[in-house]
Amino acid sequence: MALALEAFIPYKLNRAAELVSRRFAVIYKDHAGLTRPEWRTLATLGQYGTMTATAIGAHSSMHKTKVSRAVQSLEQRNWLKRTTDEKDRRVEHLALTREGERNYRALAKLAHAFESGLKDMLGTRDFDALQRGLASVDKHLGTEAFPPAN
Amino acid sequence: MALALEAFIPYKLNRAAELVSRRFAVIYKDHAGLTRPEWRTLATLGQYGTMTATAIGAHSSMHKTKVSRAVQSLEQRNWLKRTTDEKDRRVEHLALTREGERNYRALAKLAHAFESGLKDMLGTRDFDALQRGLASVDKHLGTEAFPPAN
DNA sequence: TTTTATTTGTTACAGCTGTAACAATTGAAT
DNA sequence: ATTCAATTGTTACAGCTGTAACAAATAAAA
Repeated sequence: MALALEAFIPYKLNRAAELVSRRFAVIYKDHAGLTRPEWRTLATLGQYGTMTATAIGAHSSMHKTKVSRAVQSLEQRNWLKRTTDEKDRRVEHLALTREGERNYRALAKLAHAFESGLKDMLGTRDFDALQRGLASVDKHLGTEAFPPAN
Repeated sequence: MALALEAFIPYKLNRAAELVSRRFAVIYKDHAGLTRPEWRTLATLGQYGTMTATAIGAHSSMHKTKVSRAVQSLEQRNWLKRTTDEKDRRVEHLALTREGERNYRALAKLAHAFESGLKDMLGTRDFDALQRGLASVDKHLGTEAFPPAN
């Protein structure tokens, strides 16, 4: 029994994700010179304020080495500053600088515009269907740790 | 205005794709020792019979270097054989060997089982919603060449 | 015919990624 | 108190990826 790759869910899901990512990457990559891990780190800190690297990884579904490298890069841009915890000196508290926050707000605005444009393209019905489907995948497959336990 | 990353479509789409891919990768990676490009190449040839490398890339949304390397690897396993076209000697016709076909059928069966299991997990309504949403993304964003023109 | 452009596929190179090992620190166990 | 385990974050290494340059063949243009 043959398999139709173009109708196979893992393939379609990856393709859709790549199509959307490629469009959105124009905003943070071409426009602001960020990688995807850097963008996610910026977005997480912009949303939550001060956090640790481990917490960023947990919230943004990124491997700790990705977070580590993204933090380094954002620090060099002076978009982020580290503060070692007084009581537990393994921990570093990370927060955006004023410049980091300014850039975050600009990118967040573009992100909202992007999502709004996507919703217009797909139409409300299809967009809602997509939301529902993705939420279901996350609910049923996303319970364990992400990324897979070390 | 803050942005909720965990509610942002490009993020959710990528996360869902990774969750599903990671599960399915167990089948072709851990079970058969294939990379994703190799699996896609095998699946495309299994579905269509003889094809050229360019056609495989177009149908499976893969960059030509990925296809080139996957073909090399499958050839070394003796899962695939090349035949240079007589009339246009730039072109190579690729086809699975008997061993390649045997492995394709085994993996296609597991793939069907995987999709069926996924449908059971999500439930028909959510599964259909996902299908609808993904089809819409492909319809509205997937018209241009993939990957982006050389 | 000769020159130029296009197509098909491969490869060198540089960049990104996760695994595994690691240093440093803290917590638990004995 | 000492030993062992767990946590936090970094880094060396090997593998995968796309870009760009390339060789070979064919098609188009002159």
